Amino acid sequence: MKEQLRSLIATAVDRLVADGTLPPDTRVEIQVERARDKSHGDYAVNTAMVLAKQARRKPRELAERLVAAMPQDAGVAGVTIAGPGFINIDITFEAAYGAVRDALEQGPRYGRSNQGADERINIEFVSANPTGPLHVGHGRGAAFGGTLASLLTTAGYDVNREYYVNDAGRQMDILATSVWLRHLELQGEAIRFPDNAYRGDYVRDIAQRLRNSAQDRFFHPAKVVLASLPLDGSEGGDKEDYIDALVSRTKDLLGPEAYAAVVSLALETVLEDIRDDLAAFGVTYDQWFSERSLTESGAVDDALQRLHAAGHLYEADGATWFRSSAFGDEKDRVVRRENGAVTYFASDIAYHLNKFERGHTACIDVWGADHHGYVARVHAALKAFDRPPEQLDVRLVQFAILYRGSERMPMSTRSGQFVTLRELREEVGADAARFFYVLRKPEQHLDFDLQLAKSQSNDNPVYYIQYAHARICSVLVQLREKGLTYDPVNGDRHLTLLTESHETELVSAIGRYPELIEIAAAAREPHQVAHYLRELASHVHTYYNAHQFLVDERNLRDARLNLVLAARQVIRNGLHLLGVSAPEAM
RNA sequence: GCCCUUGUAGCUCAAUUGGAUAGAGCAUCGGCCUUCGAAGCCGACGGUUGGAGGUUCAAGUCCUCCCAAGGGCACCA
Repeated sequence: MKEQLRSLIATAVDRLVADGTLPPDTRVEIQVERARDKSHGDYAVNTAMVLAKQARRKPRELAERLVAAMPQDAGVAGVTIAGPGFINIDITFEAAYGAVRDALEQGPRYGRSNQGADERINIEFVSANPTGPLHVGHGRGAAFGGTLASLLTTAGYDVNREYYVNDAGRQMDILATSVWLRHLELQGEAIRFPDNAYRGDYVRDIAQRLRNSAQDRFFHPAKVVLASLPLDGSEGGDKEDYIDALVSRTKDLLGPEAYAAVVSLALETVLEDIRDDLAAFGVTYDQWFSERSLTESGAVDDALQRLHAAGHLYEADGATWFRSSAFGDEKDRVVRRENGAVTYFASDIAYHLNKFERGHTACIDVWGADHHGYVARVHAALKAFDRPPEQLDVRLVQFAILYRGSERMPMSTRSGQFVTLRELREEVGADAARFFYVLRKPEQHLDFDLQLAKSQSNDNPVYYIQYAHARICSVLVQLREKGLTYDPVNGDRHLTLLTESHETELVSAIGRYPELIEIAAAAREPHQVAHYLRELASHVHTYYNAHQFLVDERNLRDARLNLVLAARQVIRNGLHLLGVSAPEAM
């Protein structure tokens, strides 16, 4: 309908250009919007105001001429000019009821479009270091990324969901060392646990698995392990130096093969946990991309080689630097350290290059807000490869700050005190958690009060929407119990009986869904879907309270049932998109 | 010090991406269950959109400055 109206206005503009009212070089993007206020009709067009200046005419006068030049259309019931020069268009009942028909006919496909048909989008999200369970901050990234991916898919984009596994580097070493120390403890060795090691219970669990599989093969006495190490942080030394020394000791004592076995056991265990956790949260991936694979395949060296060939690298202080400041970054960045090892950033350059070389036309990265300083340098790298940086859209998600009542909860993976996503799911349920997360724009700071979420879970908006769905299901049960008939075909023939204001508003809300999907997908804003659903549910509840659906008059009953079943279908589709269930009874 | 994000009703957040009279939920107050589920509905109260300028037909939205909060400024990942 929107497109139809757009073309009507476009024709009117063309005609005014032809008769000289508008200058021959008139260029305008015609915006057709849903009117906010129903007193402004169904759709509003601002073209007259936009063109007023170049036409050198008053907006309202221009609006009148545009309206006069508009072709007749069967779907248009009336056109008025209002305010500073808005053209407000009412569509006919017949045109509006088309939405009900579409929703019922298309079912789960209602709302889909081919808006993104030409795009292949890679969306990378969560990508938490596999050094422990996901916490509630990751949960927000998971809910946002997962929902955005669904939203884009619904709008017809070809989407690849990806998790970047940081399986190389120091954090993995610290995890492996932590596991090994716990493993020695299980064998009766008394070891003061390092300040900077991972202390969560899951480390003990992995150690137990290691003990089960390796028996005593990885044993070394504590005094050998701890011999002549520097002082730890709490002993007056430096905790970073201490843990690094301990990592080296672990590698030396175990040897490369055994060490690799510990690393991979730790990695696999944690990744499996993350995968299960996300799956239970309704978030799945198409691809788990290993950082280590980039170094092993030579992709990192290759990327650096290409930067070198293009003259973007230089040597200084024994390290290799990328001249990122030439591409908008605030300073240059090291890509190869003095000790010869490549940096995380170097891997990331290769990784993003790889994403585009796999044929993606756009990439979305969902990062925690604490990584924002990193955006400029990745964009710089893309520019260095002559990639338009806008092709990489970095979405920063603010951390959720957890409260229990008024008490702020500390969050640190290292200390093991964090609240995990799993715990959150168990407390408030996956449905409520996902909805709660995605209801807010990601760049908003989020105060998440667990006590509130738990104690008031009945007031959570997700129940409001699910209830609307369940209520409609319940009407069908009543229909059978009362022995009444329902004929959808007859209902379709009598949709014009639906003239109550509650009904026309619900019809209009249903018709807005496909438009909403396109708008939300283009803006990459999943929260719009959540807000829309709450509004739709509100229309359903209001209608339910104002009118009886199961009336004696057959034609009206059939028509009303068609309407509410169409609404139910939209609620289902929307909730499914959000990863939230649509129960038939609550 | 520099950079990023944010600042909207008592609280938590929206606002069709520059549109018309800034809207919801919670909280408070008052109504609606003998009728398809009251996890609901109807109504009331609540605002100088952090502050000051500017841009234009139109600013919560864009620009400049100031204030405040959170975060970031590694040869860590």
